[in-house]
Amino acid sequence: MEKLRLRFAPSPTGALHIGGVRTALYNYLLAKKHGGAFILRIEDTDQARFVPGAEAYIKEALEWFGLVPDEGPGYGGDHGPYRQSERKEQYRKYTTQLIESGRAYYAFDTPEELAAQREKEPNFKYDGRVRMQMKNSLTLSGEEVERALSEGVSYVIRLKAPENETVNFQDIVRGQVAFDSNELDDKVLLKADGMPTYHMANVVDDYLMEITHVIRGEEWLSSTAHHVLLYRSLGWESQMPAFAHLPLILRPDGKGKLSKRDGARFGFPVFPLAWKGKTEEDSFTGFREYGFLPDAAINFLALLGWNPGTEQELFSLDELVEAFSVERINKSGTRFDIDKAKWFNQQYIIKADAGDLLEKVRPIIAAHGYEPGDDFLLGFIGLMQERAITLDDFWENGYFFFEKPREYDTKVIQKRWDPERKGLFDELADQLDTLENYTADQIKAQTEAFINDKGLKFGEVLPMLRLGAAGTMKGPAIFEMMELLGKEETSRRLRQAFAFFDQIKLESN
RNA sequence: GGCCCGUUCGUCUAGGGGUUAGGACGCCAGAUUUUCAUUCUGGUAACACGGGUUCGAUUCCCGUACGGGCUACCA
Repeated sequence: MEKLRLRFAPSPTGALHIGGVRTALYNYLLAKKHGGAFILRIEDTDQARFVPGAEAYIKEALEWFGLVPDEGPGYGGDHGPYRQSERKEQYRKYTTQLIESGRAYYAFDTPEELAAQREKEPNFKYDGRVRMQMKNSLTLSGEEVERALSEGVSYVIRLKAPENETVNFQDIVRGQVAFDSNELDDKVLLKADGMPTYHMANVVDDYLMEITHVIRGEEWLSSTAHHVLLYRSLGWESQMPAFAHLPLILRPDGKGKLSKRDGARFGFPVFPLAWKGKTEEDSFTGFREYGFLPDAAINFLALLGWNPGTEQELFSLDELVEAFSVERINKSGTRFDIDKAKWFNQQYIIKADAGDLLEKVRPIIAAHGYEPGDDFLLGFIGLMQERAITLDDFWENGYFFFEKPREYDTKVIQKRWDPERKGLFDELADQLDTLENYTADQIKAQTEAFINDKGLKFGEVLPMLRLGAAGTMKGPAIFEMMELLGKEETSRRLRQAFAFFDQIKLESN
């Protein structure tokens, strides 16, 4: 089998949507599974929608996920250039070829005229039924066409869709798909500004770049018939790539495909990284900023529309490469389930080595003004990683490791604090202060001895220590927590807390 | 409207002419942890509908319904 070549071909019109990431992922997986090439191609043929910075964003996002292209702008490769805006001569060359072979024609209808036409006739389609009523090189005399061209009259080049043919192709995901060529419109191939449309550019580039498989979203299924026609008309049918159209990622409520606005609407990210647009409306947070690990996000995305046929759920990128097969991609649309994504992230945080999490957690803590040493941070991560779903949870659920509790769970105080026993608790604090080695084991032994000595119960003492040190009943093992906090800090917190508990209790009486 | 695609628990899905229709997330309950989380155990819950074909259809075929996509000089 010849070497596989797959491309991910986003348009630099803004942040890369999460559905695009999944498309990139599947392309990457199939390429890597067979030792092929994963190519990034920038489809910047729409000058009006071009957004500076979008290409850089796309690359950064792919790299964050570990989906590094083998070829592409800035990545090298001998099939470049990889930006369509830099390949204009190629498209012109082949559209001219199509004109010469009678498969395409010049059209001089202005956008205004077409808009007016659609106004009159909402279902207007520029196709075989109407093309002879329009202003184009099929209806104008050769002389008129020549003159228009030489005078610089604005024109587009359109594909001349054939009559009474069935255009069918094999889709790896959907099997055979067929279209009646009479239903196909005369798509614009080359725009008035000299840029190709997606249809033309994608076919020419896939051919020239020797792409073997096109994996893209289902929104392209309908226009694939045009692409097949183009391959045929250009004489490239034997080199036509295999197609696989992916099911769309749908909104959580199932109403339509997931769009960029849905992130704000449903309260979760739909982009890999944060994007700063021109307006607040056009700015978004990303999976990274939301506290997701890239491997977890990839794992989640991989299973959105594909499954390995086994019951394995957790896959590293390498394992995905190994297990992937296009044949097991699903047909039906898939809703975006943030709860499942969070579960994956939690699993990845739990199974990570504390050391691997160090550099991911450090900036989150630093953002709140704390710069603990590695030992402390490592200890903290070890204690908290089973209690974090996102990276942000390390701070949200464990801030009290860095500063004293901001508040105390007063319900628990009301229920369990007995002012009569304040002296006892102070005495325990005194005893703990005498410990030489302030380790979890020692603290525990000392506390147990104290409890036995005073005839108390664990349930009467431990919750108060926890509350005093952390302010909340939620958290890691109390003695380990105290060890990490250290003798001095713990002691200070406990004494202040016990006094405060008394105060709360008194005020309420 | 037209064309194309789809439809198994709430969600992601496995399966496939004869199964107690399996797993995962979520949810609920219990165990463990004198907290929380983790972990473990159990529970809840599905083949859109109508016709065929067949001894037998959730599975195959045809309709219908519903959902989605496309229908630009956007990708």
